[in-house]
Amino acid sequence: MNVTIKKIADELQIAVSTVSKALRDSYEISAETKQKVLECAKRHDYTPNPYASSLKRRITANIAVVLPEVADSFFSAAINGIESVAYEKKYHVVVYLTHDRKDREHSILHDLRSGRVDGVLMSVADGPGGSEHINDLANKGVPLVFFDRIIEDVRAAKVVTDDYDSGFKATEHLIKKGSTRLSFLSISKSLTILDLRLRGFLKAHEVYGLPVNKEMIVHCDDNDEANNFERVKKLLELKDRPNGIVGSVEKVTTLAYSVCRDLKLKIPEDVRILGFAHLQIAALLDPPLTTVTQPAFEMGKAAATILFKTLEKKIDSRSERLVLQSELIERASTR
Amino acid sequence: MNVTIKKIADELQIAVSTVSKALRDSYEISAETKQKVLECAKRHDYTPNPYASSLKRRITANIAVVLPEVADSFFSAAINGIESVAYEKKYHVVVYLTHDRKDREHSILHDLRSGRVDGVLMSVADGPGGSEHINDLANKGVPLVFFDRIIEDVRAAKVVTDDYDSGFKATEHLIKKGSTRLSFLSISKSLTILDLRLRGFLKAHEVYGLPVNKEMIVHCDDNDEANNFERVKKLLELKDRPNGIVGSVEKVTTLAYSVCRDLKLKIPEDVRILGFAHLQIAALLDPPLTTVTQPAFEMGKAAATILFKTLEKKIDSRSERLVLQSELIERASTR
DNA sequence: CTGTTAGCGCATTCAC
DNA sequence: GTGAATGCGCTAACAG
Repeated sequence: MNVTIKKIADELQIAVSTVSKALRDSYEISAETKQKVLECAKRHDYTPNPYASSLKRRITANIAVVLPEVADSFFSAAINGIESVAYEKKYHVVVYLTHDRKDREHSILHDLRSGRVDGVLMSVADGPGGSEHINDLANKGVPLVFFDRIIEDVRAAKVVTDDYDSGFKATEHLIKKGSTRLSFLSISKSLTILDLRLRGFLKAHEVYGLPVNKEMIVHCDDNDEANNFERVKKLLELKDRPNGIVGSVEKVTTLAYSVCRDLKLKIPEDVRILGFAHLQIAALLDPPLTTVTQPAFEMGKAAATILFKTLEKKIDSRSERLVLQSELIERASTR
Repeated sequence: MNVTIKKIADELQIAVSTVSKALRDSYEISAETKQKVLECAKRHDYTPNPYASSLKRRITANIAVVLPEVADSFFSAAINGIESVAYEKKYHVVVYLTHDRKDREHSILHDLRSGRVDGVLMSVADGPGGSEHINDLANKGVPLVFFDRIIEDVRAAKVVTDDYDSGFKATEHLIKKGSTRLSFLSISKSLTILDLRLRGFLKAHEVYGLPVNKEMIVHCDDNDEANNFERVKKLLELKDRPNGIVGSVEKVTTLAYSVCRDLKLKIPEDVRILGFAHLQIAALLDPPLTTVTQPAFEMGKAAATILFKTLEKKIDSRSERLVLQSELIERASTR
């Protein structure tokens, strides 16, 4: 049995409310009483039950982070950013993984309606289906902030990067480097961020007067990685295979790299790859990979900050939208 | 205001206890009453308050995972494993990051004494200092399971890999490949797993009659990565620089790779690298890296499973110890 | 300054 | 089969 506020009150022959106030350092308690209470609490290693207080104060000090996965370095860094501000605020971070499955996302959000957490940060799962489960959450009054993988139609705060622009810039960069047949590797037809990046890719073609070959837009959305590998392999075995590849997310960027290895294609002589990826990964590759790097840590931090602003000041942030800049980083070859 | 059990009782003109029982599908409630209650609950989108029930039942359905960081792919995979079993058990995973700082670890564990979670999974932070904070947790009756980075002296369940053996095998492999001057890159003098891997490294020297040069054992334990980089660089600039490197964790393995790039050292001609790392990383490198790969996902899963066994059956698992095998994986060169 | 009282939402006796 | 009462641990009026 754990020691409670009541135990302390009994031992000290005072009222529980006095103990409660003393522990919260209320101004209406005398210094000496506080001393006694504090001493007794320390002696018994008293630890307040957070959920009892939560019941009363209607604050759980928990926030949820709902993610597709955590293998990717983007989401790892985002968790770091989120955790860093949560730690400051003395909040706790409950992590949920959807594995990019809508059914899981549904059941997770369904559960979150209960008041288990004070707010939710999320990056949506890929897949078809509406957003009723998200609206259900909102209807329960649970504040929500999207980051990276957002749903445009849902009225909630959003933290994103300049996906259209970076898709454009990445493509432009390859074109300027001399690539003439460009491929776009995606993982989804339905995710907004990927659609935007693809549009940037297409826009660059338009601006630079390059034709678009639809065969070159490949969706690696198979759960079986081997299939995705084959899909990219087939692309690179075409007679008029691309000499430039835009990897729209880290997974496919590295996938392209692996396939090139497998086919013994020279990078960048045969194929030039430019992709969304974390710098640490890029630094290991040889030849070095030009990357579009998202400020993942900052995005997590920003999203969490907006959430806490909502929580604390009860401000309605549902129409807020923060756009952070991705960076296109080219590394010098060391060969 | 959320709809509670009481609201339903009022609306249906029945007692709250009846509603409570009906919702839990108690045998002592008639089928028709259950129907009515369930219908009404659904209609109002009733969601039970988990913390109210927690107060009564003394179960929070939360477990904590305390980690040094989440950048590394080892811990990402471990979280995946943990989450997968937690999801099955309808438990929630609260993630805490120590950033390898003992003071943070202390404050986190201190907080966890409160009963916020039903159990704790942890991989300890590096650094000097005792383990009173861990014992304090145990004294509060919070079950704890260590994984990977354990503390031998603490009486708690432990899930580890065969660190001594894999340290030996890694070194042996390099020796057999022809490396004669071996370096061991570590990140800590105090972590058990690293000490074991180092001992395996030393043992291999003994077995194969190779001298050990203490200068070759480098600790990259600086918070500033640039300093660690310099440290390894200095090592590789020695006149009798190593021609074989054992990277004891992913971070230093990739670091060694980067430094070799920087110094334009040929791998494996000039220096052969073999390190603990995730396969995905290894697959990207060229020339391919021979790795010791820990079953991170399985470790997380195993640790969580042990924790739940303790939680459910109230079995004392404090002397349990599970040793999983790491794999030494060599990739064929594609050059 | 301190104590009494009344919940927070739910689950569990124990009557009826 | 149902309901009234009690309490989980804590906080917040409101008295005194």
